[in-house]
Amino acid sequence: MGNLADRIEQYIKEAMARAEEGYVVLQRGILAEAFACAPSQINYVLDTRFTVERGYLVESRRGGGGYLRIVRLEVAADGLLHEVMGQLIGDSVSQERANSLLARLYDEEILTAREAAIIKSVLSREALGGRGPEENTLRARLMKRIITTLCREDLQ
Amino acid sequence: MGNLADRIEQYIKEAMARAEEGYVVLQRGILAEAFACAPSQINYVLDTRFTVERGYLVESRRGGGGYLRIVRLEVAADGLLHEVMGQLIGDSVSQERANSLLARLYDEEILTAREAAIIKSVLSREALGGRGPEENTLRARLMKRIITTLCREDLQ
DNA sequence: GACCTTATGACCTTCTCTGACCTTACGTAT
DNA sequence: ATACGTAAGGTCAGAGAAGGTCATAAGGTC
Repeated sequence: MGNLADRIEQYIKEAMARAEEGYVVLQRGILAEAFACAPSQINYVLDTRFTVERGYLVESRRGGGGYLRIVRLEVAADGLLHEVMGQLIGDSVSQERANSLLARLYDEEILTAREAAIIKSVLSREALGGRGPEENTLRARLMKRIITTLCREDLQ
Repeated sequence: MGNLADRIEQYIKEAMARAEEGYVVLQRGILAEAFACAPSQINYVLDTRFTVERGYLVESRRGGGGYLRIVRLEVAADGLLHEVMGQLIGDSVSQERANSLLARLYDEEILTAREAAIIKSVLSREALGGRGPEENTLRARLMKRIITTLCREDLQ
């Protein structure tokens, strides 16, 4: 956690946690100045950490009075877990994408740390690997089945 | 035992012993510099001494702020886990066999109902199926990884 | 000498960070 | 209205900072 991107991510997440409404509004220039970095570094953090897979939406406006608005997408609240995840997973999913999705489910407390670790281990490249493009297809299939299982009435 | 690999191994194990959480975080470059050796020598040590068979798991990240994280597995975790692991040595496990192993783990309260359900869903024929004999091999591989994950000390 | 373990260096992949340049929005003077 | 200046944010290529891999050399052991 020594690097800049991680610290900026941390900062935004803390602001997010304090926010009442499920979103925060920031200014890129100000943030960049606070962390003494190039403004584009903020974009880098947003692009890599606050993605849709991880459960965030970023809106922005340029010009005078411009801003960044980072919105938290909660899938737990409304019972859309199955639909939303199904969409995000699709027919093929890379290990990186899968990990982002898992991180989100853990953040939203849909998964425990142990559950997330178990799932991560079976969806890893080493576990599924060897079959080239088929690997991503298999991963998607497995992940969808897991989500379906999580939605089962008797496990809530 | 005066050789480099042994000394590096020793050093990491000492750091490990001091660690509270069951893992240590190191940087390959720094370690290599400390021992005045090629960075790849660190990989050699990790590959030969900190393997799963010897009770360790290694995770890493590249790029700026990269690191190595060495996680200790609970060696004496549970007799049952070892027994189950032993049953998997065969390299091939049928769905029925997997289910009965899972049932035992659940009965012994090593797995929660949710965890068991998740695992069962990914090890099912429908999830893995289509590849005939390969299916049982893949199932065994996945299951070994799951058991290993359950032994992670940082998840206890 | 045959064989296994250890060690290195060249080359690769991934992740981070910056700077130059681009686009959009607003305000104000004409 | 139009034009222009200023104040944002956006994009992208490229440098830099890690760790990974693999062939091969060097050392030990029998």
